[in-house]
Amino acid sequence: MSKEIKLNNLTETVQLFKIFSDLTRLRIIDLLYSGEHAVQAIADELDTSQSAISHQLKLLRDMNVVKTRKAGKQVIYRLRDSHIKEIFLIGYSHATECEI
Amino acid sequence: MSKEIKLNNLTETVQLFKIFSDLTRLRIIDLLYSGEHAVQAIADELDTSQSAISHQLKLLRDMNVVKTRKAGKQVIYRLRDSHIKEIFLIGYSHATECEI
DNA sequence: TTGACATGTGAGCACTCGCTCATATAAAAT
DNA sequence: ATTTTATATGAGCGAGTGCTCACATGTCAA
Repeated sequence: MSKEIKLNNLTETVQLFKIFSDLTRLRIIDLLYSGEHAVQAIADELDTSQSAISHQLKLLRDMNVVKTRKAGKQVIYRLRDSHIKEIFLIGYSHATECEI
Repeated sequence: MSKEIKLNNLTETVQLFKIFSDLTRLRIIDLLYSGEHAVQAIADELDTSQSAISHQLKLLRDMNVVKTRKAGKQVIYRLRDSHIKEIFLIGYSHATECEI
Protein backbone atom coordinates (compact mmCIF):
# COMPACT_ATOMS: atom_id res chain seq x y z
CA MET A 1 0.00 0.00 0.00
CA SER A 2 1.56 3.30 -1.08
CA LYS A 3 2.15 6.11 1.35
CA GLU A 4 -0.16 8.47 -0.51
CA ILE A 5 -3.04 6.04 -0.49
CA LYS A 6 -2.47 5.28 3.14
CA LEU A 7 -2.49 8.99 4.01
CA ASN A 8 -5.75 9.48 2.11
CA ASN A 9 -7.30 6.56 3.93
CA LEU A 10 -6.19 7.94 7.26
CA THR A 11 -7.62 11.34 6.32
CA GLU A 12 -10.96 9.69 5.60
CA THR A 13 -10.75 7.81 8.87
CA VAL A 14 -10.18 11.11 10.68
CA GLN A 15 -13.28 12.55 9.00
CA LEU A 16 -15.27 9.54 10.14
CA PHE A 17 -14.14 9.83 13.75
CA LYS A 18 -14.76 13.59 13.78
CA ILE A 19 -18.44 12.89 13.28
CA PHE A 20 -18.53 11.21 16.68
CA SER A 21 -16.26 13.63 18.48
CA ASP A 22 -18.84 16.19 19.55
CA LEU A 23 -21.28 15.63 22.39
CA THR A 24 -24.28 17.23 20.69
CA ARG A 25 -23.79 15.17 17.53
CA LEU A 26 -23.28 11.99 19.53
CA ARG A 27 -26.44 12.65 21.53
CA ILE A 28 -28.35 13.17 18.28
CA ILE A 29 -27.00 9.91 16.90
CA ASP A 30 -27.80 8.17 20.17
CA LEU A 31 -31.36 9.50 20.06
CA LEU A 32 -31.86 8.57 16.40
CA TYR A 33 -30.54 5.14 17.24
CA SER A 34 -33.87 4.54 18.98
CA GLY A 35 -35.82 5.64 15.91
CA GLU A 36 -36.60 8.61 13.70
CA HIS A 37 -37.31 12.03 15.24
CA ALA A 38 -38.36 15.46 14.01
CA VAL A 39 -36.01 18.41 14.51
CA GLN A 40 -37.94 20.06 17.33
CA ALA A 41 -38.33 16.71 19.08
CA ILE A 42 -34.55 16.31 19.05
CA ALA A 43 -34.07 19.85 20.32
CA ASP A 44 -36.58 19.27 23.13
CA GLU A 45 -35.13 15.91 24.10
CA LEU A 46 -31.57 17.22 24.22
CA ASP A 47 -32.59 20.54 25.78
CA THR A 48 -30.73 22.40 23.07
CA SER A 49 -31.83 25.22 20.77
CA GLN A 50 -33.51 24.30 17.50
CA SER A 51 -30.88 26.33 15.64
CA ALA A 52 -27.96 24.49 17.22
CA ILE A 53 -29.59 21.16 16.39
CA SER A 54 -30.33 22.27 12.84
CA HIS A 55 -26.70 23.27 12.30
CA GLN A 56 -25.47 19.90 13.54
CA LEU A 57 -28.08 18.08 11.47
CA LYS A 58 -26.78 19.88 8.40
CA LEU A 59 -23.30 18.54 9.16
CA LEU A 60 -24.68 15.04 9.64
CA ARG A 61 -26.61 15.36 6.38
CA ASP A 62 -23.51 16.53 4.52
CA MET A 63 -21.60 13.58 5.96
CA ASN A 64 -24.36 11.19 4.84
CA VAL A 65 -24.94 10.07 8.41
CA VAL A 66 -28.67 10.79 8.41
CA LYS A 67 -31.57 10.66 5.98
CA THR A 68 -34.66 12.86 6.06
CA ARG A 69 -38.26 12.66 5.05
CA LYS A 70 -40.86 15.39 5.20
CA ALA A 71 -44.08 15.03 7.12
CA GLY A 72 -46.05 18.19 6.61
CA LYS A 73 -44.19 21.03 8.23
CA GLN A 74 -41.84 18.69 10.00
CA VAL A 75 -38.63 17.12 8.76
CA ILE A 76 -38.04 13.68 10.19
CA TYR A 77 -34.46 12.49 10.60
CA ARG A 78 -33.14 8.97 10.90
CA LEU A 79 -29.75 7.27 10.77
CA ARG A 80 -28.71 6.40 7.25
CA ASP A 81 -27.25 2.93 7.70
CA SER A 82 -26.11 0.37 10.23
CA HIS A 83 -22.54 1.27 9.31
CA ILE A 84 -22.72 4.39 11.43
CA LYS A 85 -24.63 2.56 14.13
CA GLU A 86 -21.95 -0.09 14.37
CA ILE A 87 -19.09 2.35 14.85
CA PHE A 88 -21.08 4.32 17.39
CA LEU A 89 -21.91 1.17 19.36
CA ILE A 90 -18.35 -0.11 19.33
CA GLY A 91 -16.96 3.21 20.55
CA TYR A 92 -19.70 3.51 23.12
CA SER A 93 -19.17 0.04 24.51
CA HIS A 94 -15.42 0.49 24.62
CA ALA A 95 -15.77 3.81 26.41
CA THR A 96 -18.20 2.47 28.96
CA GLU A 97 -16.62 -0.91 29.61
CA CYS A 98 -13.38 0.47 30.98
CA GLU A 99 -11.64 3.70 31.80
CA ILE A 100 -9.89 5.35 28.93
CA MET B 1 -30.30 3.60 32.40
CA SER B 2 -30.59 7.08 33.88
CA LYS B 3 -30.12 10.17 31.80
CA GLU B 4 -27.16 11.34 33.83
CA ILE B 5 -25.30 8.08 33.47
CA LYS B 6 -26.06 7.99 29.80
CA LEU B 7 -24.77 11.52 29.34
CA ASN B 8 -21.56 10.66 31.18
CA ASN B 9 -21.10 7.59 29.02
CA LEU B 10 -21.62 9.63 25.89
CA THR B 11 -19.14 12.20 27.15
CA GLU B 12 -16.57 9.44 27.61
CA THR B 13 -17.37 8.12 24.17
CA VAL B 14 -16.75 11.58 22.73
CA GLN B 15 -13.37 11.68 24.48
CA LEU B 16 -12.52 8.32 22.98
CA PHE B 17 -13.43 9.36 19.45
CA LYS B 18 -11.55 12.66 19.81
CA ILE B 19 -8.34 10.70 20.17
CA PHE B 20 -8.75 9.47 16.62
CA SER B 21 -10.04 12.69 15.11
CA ASP B 22 -6.71 14.32 14.28
CA LEU B 23 -4.53 13.26 11.37
CA THR B 24 -1.22 13.57 13.20
CA ARG B 25 -2.45 11.48 16.12
CA LEU B 26 -3.93 8.87 13.81
CA ARG B 27 -0.68 8.66 11.85
CA ILE B 28 1.21 8.18 15.11
CA ILE B 29 -1.18 5.42 16.15
CA ASP B 30 -0.92 3.86 12.71
CA LEU B 31 2.87 3.93 12.92
CA LEU B 32 2.95 2.50 16.43
CA TYR B 33 0.60 -0.19 15.24
CA SER B 34 3.59 -1.67 13.43
CA GLY B 35 5.72 -1.60 16.58
CA GLU B 36 7.37 0.69 19.08
CA HIS B 37 9.20 3.82 17.93
CA ALA B 38 11.30 6.56 19.51
CA VAL B 39 10.07 10.15 19.35
CA GLN B 40 12.50 11.35 16.71
CA ALA B 41 11.80 8.26 14.60
CA ILE B 42 8.10 9.15 14.62
CA ALA B 43 8.85 12.75 13.75
CA ASP B 44 11.10 11.68 10.88
CA GLU B 45 8.66 9.10 9.56
CA LEU B 46 5.72 11.53 9.61
CA ASP B 47 7.85 14.48 8.42
CA THR B 48 6.62 16.55 11.36
CA SER B 49 8.54 18.57 13.93
CA GLN B 50 9.73 16.85 17.09
CA SER B 51 7.84 19.40 19.15
CA ALA B 52 4.53 18.79 17.41
CA ILE B 53 4.96 15.05 17.84
CA SER B 54 5.92 15.45 21.48
CA HIS B 55 2.82 17.53 22.19
CA GLN B 56 0.59 14.90 20.60
CA LEU B 57 2.41 12.11 22.42
CA LYS B 58 1.69 13.90 25.68
CA LEU B 59 -2.01 13.88 24.84
CA LEU B 60 -1.87 10.19 23.94
CA ARG B 61 0.00 9.53 27.18
CA ASP B 62 -2.59 11.45 29.21
CA MET B 63 -5.34 9.45 27.48
CA ASN B 64 -3.56 6.18 28.29
CA VAL B 65 -3.30 5.33 24.63
CA VAL B 66 0.47 4.79 24.67
CA LYS B 67 3.10 3.46 27.04
CA THR B 68 6.75 4.49 27.17
CA ARG B 69 10.06 3.01 28.11
CA LYS B 70 13.40 4.73 28.25
CA ALA B 71 16.41 3.56 26.28
CA GLY B 72 19.29 5.84 27.12
CA LYS B 73 18.45 9.31 25.87
CA GLN B 74 15.54 8.02 23.85
CA VAL B 75 11.96 7.45 24.92
CA ILE B 76 10.31 4.59 23.12
CA TYR B 77 6.56 4.70 22.60
CA ARG B 78 4.15 1.86 21.94
CA LEU B 79 0.39 1.37 21.93
CA ARG B 80 -0.97 0.51 25.34
CA ASP B 81 -3.52 -2.20 24.51
CA SER B 82 -5.39 -3.89 21.72
CA HIS B 83 -8.48 -1.97 22.81
CA ILE B 84 -7.22 1.12 21.02
CA LYS B 85 -5.99 -0.92 18.10
CA GLU B 86 -9.41 -2.48 17.61
CA ILE B 87 -11.27 0.81 17.46
CA PHE B 88 -8.68 2.26 15.11
CA LEU B 89 -8.92 -0.74 12.80
CA ILE B 90 -12.70 -0.73 12.76
CA GLY B 91 -12.85 2.96 11.93
CA TYR B 92 -10.12 2.58 9.36
CA SER B 93 -11.80 -0.33 7.62
CA HIS B 94 -15.16 1.40 7.63
CA ALA B 95 -13.66 4.58 6.23
CA THR B 96 -11.79 2.77 3.48
CA GLU B 97 -14.43 0.26 2.49
CA CYS B 98 -16.94 2.85 1.38
CA GLU B 99 -17.39 6.56 0.94
CA ILE B 100 -18.51 8.48 3.96
C1' DT C 1 -54.09 35.67 1.60
C1' DT C 2 -52.62 35.98 6.07
C1' DG C 3 -50.88 34.17 10.15
C1' DA C 4 -48.78 30.55 12.82
C1' DC C 5 -45.64 27.00 13.06
C1' DA C 6 -41.36 24.14 11.67
C1' DT C 7 -36.97 24.21 9.83
C1' DG C 8 -32.77 26.17 7.50
C1' DT C 9 -29.00 29.35 7.35
C1' DG C 10 -25.59 33.41 7.38
C1' DA C 11 -22.93 36.38 10.54
C1' DG C 12 -20.47 36.92 14.41
C1' DC C 13 -18.42 35.55 18.77
C1' DA C 14 -16.08 32.74 22.26
C1' DC C 15 -13.64 28.88 22.71
C1' DT C 16 -10.72 25.01 21.35
C1' DC C 17 -6.89 22.97 19.03
C1' DG C 18 -2.60 22.02 16.74
C1' DC C 19 1.17 24.19 15.45
C1' DT C 20 5.82 27.01 16.00
C1' DC C 21 9.27 29.02 18.71
C1' DA C 22 12.00 29.29 22.52
C1' DT C 23 13.59 27.12 26.28
C1' DA C 24 13.96 23.48 30.01
C1' DT C 25 15.39 18.98 31.38
C1' DA C 26 17.99 14.83 31.10
C1' DA C 27 21.36 11.59 29.61
C1' DA C 28 25.35 10.26 26.97
C1' DA C 29 29.75 11.57 24.81
C1' DT C 30 33.92 14.14 24.71
C1' DA D 1 32.89 19.69 33.38
C1' DT D 2 31.28 20.86 29.06
C1' DT D 3 29.05 19.83 24.94
C1' DT D 4 25.94 17.26 22.25
C1' DT D 5 21.83 14.70 21.60
C1' DA D 6 16.94 13.42 22.76
C1' DT D 7 12.75 14.72 24.63
C1' DA D 8 9.33 17.73 27.16
C1' DT D 9 6.85 21.85 27.77
C1' DG D 10 4.98 26.78 28.24
C1' DA D 11 3.50 30.83 25.54
C1' DG D 12 1.24 32.46 21.91
C1' DC D 13 -0.73 32.56 17.23
C1' DG D 14 -3.90 31.25 13.44
C1' DA D 15 -7.41 28.20 11.95
C1' DG D 16 -11.37 25.71 12.94
C1' DT D 17 -15.71 24.82 15.58
C1' DG D 18 -20.16 25.15 17.93
C1' DC D 19 -23.00 28.22 19.67
C1' DT D 20 -26.49 32.42 19.59
C1' DC D 21 -29.09 35.75 17.24
C1' DA D 22 -31.56 37.35 13.57
C1' DC D 23 -33.85 36.34 9.74
C1' DA D 24 -35.17 33.51 5.50
C1' DT D 25 -37.83 29.78 3.72
C1' DG D 26 -41.48 26.58 3.54
C1' DT D 27 -45.92 24.51 4.86
C1' DC D 28 -50.33 24.17 6.82
C1' DA D 29 -54.59 26.35 8.85
C1' DA D 30 -58.01 29.71 9.05
